[in-house]
Amino acid sequence: MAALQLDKAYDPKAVETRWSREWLSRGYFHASPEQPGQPYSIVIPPPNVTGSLHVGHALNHSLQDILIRWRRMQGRNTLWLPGTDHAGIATQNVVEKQLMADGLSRESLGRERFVDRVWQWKSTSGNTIVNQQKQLGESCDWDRLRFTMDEGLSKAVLEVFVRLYEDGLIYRGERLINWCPRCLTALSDIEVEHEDVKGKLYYLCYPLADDPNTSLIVATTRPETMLGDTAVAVHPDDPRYRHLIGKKVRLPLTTRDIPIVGDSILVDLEFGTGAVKITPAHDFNDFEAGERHKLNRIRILDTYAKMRNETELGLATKALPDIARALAGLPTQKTRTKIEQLLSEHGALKNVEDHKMALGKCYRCKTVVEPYLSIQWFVKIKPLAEPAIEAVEDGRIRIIPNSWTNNYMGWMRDIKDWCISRQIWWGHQIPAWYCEQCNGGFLRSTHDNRPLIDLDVKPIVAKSKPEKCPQCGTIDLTQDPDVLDTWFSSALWPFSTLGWPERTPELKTYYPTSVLVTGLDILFFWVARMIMMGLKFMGDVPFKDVYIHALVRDAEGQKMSKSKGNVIDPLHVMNQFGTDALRFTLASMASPGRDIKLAEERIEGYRNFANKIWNAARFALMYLDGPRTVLPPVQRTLPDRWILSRLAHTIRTVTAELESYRFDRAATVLYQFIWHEYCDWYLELIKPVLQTPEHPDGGSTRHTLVETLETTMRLLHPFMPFITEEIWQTIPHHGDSIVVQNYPIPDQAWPAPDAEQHFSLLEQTVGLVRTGRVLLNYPPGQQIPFHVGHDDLNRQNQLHQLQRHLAHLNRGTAEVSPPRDWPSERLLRLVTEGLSVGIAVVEDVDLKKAIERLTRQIAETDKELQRVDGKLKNVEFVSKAPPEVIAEHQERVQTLSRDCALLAHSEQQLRAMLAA
RNA sequence: GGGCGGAUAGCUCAGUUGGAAGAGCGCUGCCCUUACAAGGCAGAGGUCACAGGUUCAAUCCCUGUUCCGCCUACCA
Repeated sequence: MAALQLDKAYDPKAVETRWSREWLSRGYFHASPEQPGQPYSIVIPPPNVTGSLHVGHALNHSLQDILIRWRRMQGRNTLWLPGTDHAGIATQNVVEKQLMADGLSRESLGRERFVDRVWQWKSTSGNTIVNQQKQLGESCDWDRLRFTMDEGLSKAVLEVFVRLYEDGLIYRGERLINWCPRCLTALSDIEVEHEDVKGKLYYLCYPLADDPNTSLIVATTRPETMLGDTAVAVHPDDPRYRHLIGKKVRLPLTTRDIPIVGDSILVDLEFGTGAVKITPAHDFNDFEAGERHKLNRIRILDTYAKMRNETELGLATKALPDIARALAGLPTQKTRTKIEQLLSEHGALKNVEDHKMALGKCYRCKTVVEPYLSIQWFVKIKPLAEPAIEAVEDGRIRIIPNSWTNNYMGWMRDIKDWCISRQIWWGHQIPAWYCEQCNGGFLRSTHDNRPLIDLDVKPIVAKSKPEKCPQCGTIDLTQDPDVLDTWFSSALWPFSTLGWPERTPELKTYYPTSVLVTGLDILFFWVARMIMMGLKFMGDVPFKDVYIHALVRDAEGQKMSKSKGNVIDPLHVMNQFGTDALRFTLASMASPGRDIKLAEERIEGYRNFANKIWNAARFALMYLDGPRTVLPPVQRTLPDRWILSRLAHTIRTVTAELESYRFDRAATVLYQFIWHEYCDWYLELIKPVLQTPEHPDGGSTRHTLVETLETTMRLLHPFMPFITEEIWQTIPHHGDSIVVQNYPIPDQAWPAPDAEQHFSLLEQTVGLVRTGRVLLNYPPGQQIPFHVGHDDLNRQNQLHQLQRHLAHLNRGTAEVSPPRDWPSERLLRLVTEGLSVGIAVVEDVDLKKAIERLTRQIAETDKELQRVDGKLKNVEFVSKAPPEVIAEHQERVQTLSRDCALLAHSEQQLRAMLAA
């Protein structure tokens, strides 16, 4: 028997392993430009090559897979292009940690060997995430797996760099940049995370040079940088200080006098004392103020953000000898404490207050970043940003949900030049060379021996190393030691992965891609830059839609992190509850604009859903022996017509929701349909037919059963690929795999409003009888006689037609007759909206519950009646509300009052019985 | 400081041409009824954050307030 083919409970593991292998071996996911169908393409946001799948990936990838599987079934020429990112700083940090465990360092290895070591690590751990993705059922074209440091992609990077340089959009400059003193590299502005912290505001006394008894009080949050001060600013309109502009103050702890300048940009009259110290080498605002007033920049910190050595410090700042000695080599926090003490001893510390401030931290290692003066490479971004703004403005790119468009616009309009050089080793080395010969030799950095190349040294920018210096002809050229920001290569991802700069058929077919699915956190890092680069180098947007999904948090709404120990491991839950359950959970929770608080119970709930589906299929298989005959829908039974109508509705809704990226609503609709319509009602309704041998409706019912189940499996497949494939293969079907079947479209003959209306009467009636059964404490298995009737003659007739279904679903015998003809004795009557049911009351039944229920319902009905009637008595309402609303209210009053009367009558009878 | 989002059942969340408040989980009661106890049936549980306004009518539109998130920012 067919039924024996399926176990009683669904066991996902075996099924998933089998199908994920099978799909791959059959090449269903392989894309080719020659394939028919309108192209539909997605490039995956490349995860870190050495990473492993976390629940954020699971969400991101599940949504993309739903879209891809759906479009594939719709007959589109689909490509889902997978890949991984070299993740410069992050990966380098990981490998450095490994080295440290072995007592090594990257410096001790040297650049070449270190980079080899990273490649080695990539080759051992690089497949982890890819294998996990396959386990999740991701239908990527794995033959096209790309890596940002592949030969082809690296070629694209060089091409882009050189062209941007030639267009004057890449330049080298000396600027204050964000520096991570732990990673020892520059960061771009957005690689700095801001965190609010409780800091202190220090009030320092700077005595006037020509009048030491008078002091200017400056307020600062960073007293430890005071040795680097080169001026004090006041507001030019400030009557308190106006007269001091042009004079000098003696910088405490030093022998240096610094000028008082007037600066209306830097100084806020309201804040602090209205006087600000200016430290151009260690603060972004001060840097700009320094430019305005042509001030010196005195660097007091080294690359580790420690105070420089005694000699340097003394020379640069003219600090008193014992001061320089006391501070040399101290890290920031210790410097602050120490300098607070020293200032205090010198009578230069006026006051300290608590103060809330924002602290910048490295997004990779959370170390406090320092503004740091250095020579870096930058992308001049405005000329690239403008077309990228237009593309969103004029709708060539749609951001979904739309609410993020403003964020994007705001950021793009206010964008600053992008610092793209990183002082690390893992990444695309900058294709710029310098002639040491022409420039009189380069100094080398102490910690990693990198050449220090002054700003006036002219770089030779080319895709490959120039054979010789065009000036002096030497072949001994030095390549810029820096590598490019990881996000530089990511920015090219939508076209570099398709073969650019070659003009490949893939580019022609699949670019622009259809949609980019990503989290909000990389909107600026990645999405904005892809748009800029796509427009610049492809002359077209990289994608038409950007769908931004939520962040996955834990059940308490906390961000998941290893240190908090609240991480939900997708592989663990896939193992525990099944991959389909996880995928469905994530889809169902992907509401726009709200973060996902993921709890395991939720996943368990959808595991149960999978089991429900499994058992529905078992049920179907159990009763499928026998002929199946195809009748036009109108000739089929009420349950068949009803379920087809509901199925048509579900197909329409799911498709529409997917079109608008409402995965949550699509999932809910599927869940409701399958569980509460298909299983709860349809399968129950057809049991009598299936269980009666030679039933006249048997053939058609069996056909409808298969037809609806098979269609439902296809409809659900993008969400739950494994279980649907397994079931689909087991039930009658045509074709090799559900993966390549057509996505359902509703048959025009399916919608049947009359059947739906008929059914809702059935549902209402069954509900009422069941309520009565519970009120009278009749066990579910006990057969009971009951009456049903309706005020409305039409409905009364429909009840007649429903008699068999009513009897079956209520486990009893149904007598359909007008309520007034029913016996008045020993009968519990329940009434709602004109529908009455009556259930015989046997001798020893406790009537209290039933009476309570009636009393309560009467009260509720009466309250509602008063409310609606009140509205109708309101002259304004009657004169101003639309007629159909008024008619509805009037009808409702009638129904409610009739119900009320009948209920009251029933209550009376029961009370009489109780008394007797 | 600016901007955005949220506040609906015990919990997590849906809910648009304004016109009788929904789901899942949890809870209560009765049932191992031959697809499924990972289940069935029935139920309890909401002045839709607060205060105003518009309207015949507001969870929904407008204004303000409070609380919570996020993004962003140079207030030392």
